[in-house]
Amino acid sequence: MTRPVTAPPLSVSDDVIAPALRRLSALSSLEAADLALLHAAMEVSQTHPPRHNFLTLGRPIAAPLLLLQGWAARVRILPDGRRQFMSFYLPGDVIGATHQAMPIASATVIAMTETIVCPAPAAPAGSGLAQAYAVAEALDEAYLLGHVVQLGRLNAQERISDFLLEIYERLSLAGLTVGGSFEMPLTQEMLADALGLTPVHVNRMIQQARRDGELMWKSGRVLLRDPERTARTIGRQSPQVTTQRVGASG
Amino acid sequence: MTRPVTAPPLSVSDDVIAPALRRLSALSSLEAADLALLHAAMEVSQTHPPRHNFLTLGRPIAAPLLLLQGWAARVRILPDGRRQFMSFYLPGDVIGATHQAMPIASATVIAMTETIVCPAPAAPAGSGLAQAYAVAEALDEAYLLGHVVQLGRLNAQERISDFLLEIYERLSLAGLTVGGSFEMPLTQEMLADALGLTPVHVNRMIQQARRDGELMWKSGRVLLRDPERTARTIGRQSPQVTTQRVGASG
DNA sequence: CGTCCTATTGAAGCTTCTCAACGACAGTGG
DNA sequence: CCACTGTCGTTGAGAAGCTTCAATAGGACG
Repeated sequence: MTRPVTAPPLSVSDDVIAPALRRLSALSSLEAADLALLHAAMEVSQTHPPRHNFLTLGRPIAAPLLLLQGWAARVRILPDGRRQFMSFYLPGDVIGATHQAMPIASATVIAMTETIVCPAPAAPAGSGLAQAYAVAEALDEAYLLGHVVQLGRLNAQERISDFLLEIYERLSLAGLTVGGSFEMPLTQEMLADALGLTPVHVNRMIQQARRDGELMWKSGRVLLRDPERTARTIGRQSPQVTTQRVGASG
Repeated sequence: MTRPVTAPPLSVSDDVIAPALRRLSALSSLEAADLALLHAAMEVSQTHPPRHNFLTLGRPIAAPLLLLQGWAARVRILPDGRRQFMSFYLPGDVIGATHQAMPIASATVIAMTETIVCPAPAAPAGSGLAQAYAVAEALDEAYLLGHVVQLGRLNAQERISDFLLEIYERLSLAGLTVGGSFEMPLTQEMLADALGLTPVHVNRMIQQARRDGELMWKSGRVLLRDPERTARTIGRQSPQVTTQRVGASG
């Protein structure tokens, strides 16, 4: 899996940083200066184990982080132990975006897998990177709205399909899909806590989807047989990614 | 209800603008200049009937509006007619906040009641008003996260209590509660579409809450008997309003 | 007084949950 | 090398929560 690192010695290999770079580039065209900022930031990347807390509800917000590898999630635990994942961060996502107005975190952010993060470099006003951050933040909100609809008005089968389609769509932007398949590091229990279901019911619905020939799911890898047909069936509408430049650009 | 308007002739009465002013002041202390901006903006307020579309999913975002009176909501309609309200806007809330990065609306915003809105005046950087907007936007996200938890992990009874507590809390900031009671213009059907339930079940749960002495609800007005006890029972945690000034303030 | 919308109630059914048990698998220590 | 342990996926049976369909009642309005 490791490839000889060329040119300047990086603290992380090219393989690690590539997905995040692809993802950010997909949101807005990055300039040479942006790439330089990103490469510099990635020099000080850090690895965190699963369950590591990046942010804690009610605690001060740390500097924003750029997720390079692995998954993280916003989570809320109720006093009686019920758990709800509110959104997931995938490679290329920014954790703890610059909500300067709200100095305390509105949610706990936890690593779902082993993760590699680096500081999210401050973007010069009007730069492609600033635009990428802004679009990323807007997309974040759009997916959150989608999650509300999913929980409120989709049944178990539809929620699973919708979730997998969303992940597929987002991982595609980072180039992390291979022939329509992608890595799914979540256990069925985590999935249940994201979809507002029980692990048992998630399991049954997955198996039904398997029997229906809708998907394959084995050892942490998912293959959607016909994403477009599935999306049409459940009436899924993806957030529109807009790369149109707006505001005071250089 | 109408009181003689004093001093400069306004297009709306003081009664109309007071709640929004109270609400914004509660988020950040407004300066004289901010108040002048707001008063000027309110000169051109407009009244819209129920069902009026302020924003339409996928259409360009119009100038941000300040909601003075009435309720609005972000809504998504599925192809088969299922409907989900994702969040509500109450007096003092900003509709279509300045997501410059995403020039197209990520949701449709519709008037739930007759509403009065005015343009949201642009806030000078570092002003109290800018801070109020920013906090409002952060709160908006916090409530949205709360909605996800509500839909994912609360049962019908808890969802209704949680929803009413949230509305009570938010209306309090605008001074729109009287002795623990407040106006609830939503029909049970609308409530069902916000809580991911059917109108019939919402009705049953409300009546159970009535029998349990938890609330009174008659002719569009709700009285919560013991909000704090209810909040404790369902483990509700309110977003923290932070008025702490951050960033480049004048 | 008729119409429409909203609230209310009953009965039956379906989706999802709960409880419980078992199998597959990886890691660990003897 | 093999029990031991823990996690995760799988399955069954019964119960609970919520929905669906249908019908009635109450109010607002023309």
